[in-house]
Amino acid sequence: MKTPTLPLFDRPEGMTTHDYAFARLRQAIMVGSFRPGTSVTIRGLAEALESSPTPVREALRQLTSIGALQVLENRRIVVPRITPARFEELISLRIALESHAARRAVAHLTERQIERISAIDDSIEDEIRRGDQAAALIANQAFHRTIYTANPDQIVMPLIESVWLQLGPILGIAMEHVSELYVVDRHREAIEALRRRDEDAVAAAIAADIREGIGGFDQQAIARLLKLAA
Amino acid sequence: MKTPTLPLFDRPEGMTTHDYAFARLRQAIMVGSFRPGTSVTIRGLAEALESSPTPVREALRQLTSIGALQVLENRRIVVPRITPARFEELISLRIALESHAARRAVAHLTERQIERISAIDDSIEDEIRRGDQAAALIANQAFHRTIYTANPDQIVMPLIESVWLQLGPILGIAMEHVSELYVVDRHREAIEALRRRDEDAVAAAIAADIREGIGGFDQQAIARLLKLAA
DNA sequence: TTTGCGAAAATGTGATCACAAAATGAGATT
DNA sequence: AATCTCATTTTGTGATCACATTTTCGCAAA
Repeated sequence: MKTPTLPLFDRPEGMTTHDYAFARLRQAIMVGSFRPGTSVTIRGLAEALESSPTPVREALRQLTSIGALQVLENRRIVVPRITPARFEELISLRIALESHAARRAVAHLTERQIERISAIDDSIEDEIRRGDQAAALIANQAFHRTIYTANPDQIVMPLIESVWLQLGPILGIAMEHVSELYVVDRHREAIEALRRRDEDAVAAAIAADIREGIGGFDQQAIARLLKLAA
Repeated sequence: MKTPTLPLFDRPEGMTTHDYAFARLRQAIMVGSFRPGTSVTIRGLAEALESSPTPVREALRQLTSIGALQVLENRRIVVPRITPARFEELISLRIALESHAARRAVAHLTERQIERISAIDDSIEDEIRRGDQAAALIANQAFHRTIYTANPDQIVMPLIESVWLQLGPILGIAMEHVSELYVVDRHREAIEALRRRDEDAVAAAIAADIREGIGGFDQQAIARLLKLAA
């Protein structure tokens, strides 16, 4: 199993080699470019990124500590495999974390910010209509992130992104086998609830959005997808 | 500000230098050995750990990616400072995460495991009587961890420990200025609820335990502690 | 005493190398 | 054809070094 190709990623000036490697790998995993079970090697990535083992190893270490990658007993590094039980854990954890994050953001959101969130939701539907699943996925993440980060003291976002990263690989598989992945109806519901400053309704809409989106796959569907990926 | 001394830590045979550095630093931060604002240097720690910069830098990178340390603009690495608002975020996040983790563990706990948890609770009170705050803290963490990890598919524990790590530094300050830190009454309540397999009661007991324990400090108390630490 | 300046020291970064362990693959044996 | 053996290659690990930047500190000027 060889090192997969990495999506393009502009390197901002002044960014360290390590940060660049980390950001690029993270992005690749987040959008499902890596399949579960794929093994990544330090030298392989160093070559792909035109750098040396040192910064790449640091990036891999960071990715493993946030659950995006997994170190085997052999010390080899692989993209974690997902079981139906693990998938269910990830979905329920997403709901717990994001309901909480949404609640604690409600009070901080300005009308202006809510408008921006509504615009992001429109762009999601645009991307879906255009058939660009990856772009729709990125926009969907932006929708959620923009809500949660409205809380200036928020510290939950890194944890949420950790869960997103762990869902990335199966998301990539799903994108290959399912034509429509998102049900965005709940987004408008969430936006309306934000306007009303109704914490309970916001949390409920977010939970439903997750449950009916990627979380909507039942155990059998997941098992089928996982079999396809094997 | 110089590198603080590290608590003792046995190095298991076969453990890599990097893992050792990571484990030791993590433990130190978790039990509050480092004060907020303390800066740590790669070479300083490499010397303290009798190794070289490479594995230490990797350990520091990992610790920053789980929120235990913070990289400044200067690229210097420091123990994050805590504000009252951030403290409140951490406590409410602990409650959200641990209530969720406890709920999802209830169905998996055997009578035998519940007995072991009860024994851990006894040991907490022993350590408190003995006046060993650090040992009581470790035992308290073991109490919580043992419950949550009863769920074999659980993936929430790393996130919970991330929050514990972020609370570590203020915990160290609190231990210096407060004689009694824990109210363990809620532990027995949680154990009883576990025996009854009552998810709601377990979650409520855990939430109350956190709220009345370290979470019991109100904003003014925290502000006072932070002033003392400055 | 305070402020400004410049040399020295400290620090983060990343490439390279040597070493040990693991994986791979070719050829011989059953 | 399947399995075992051993040499080769690949891989992770960690120490070291050079470079650029930042910080520190002593000393002179205001």
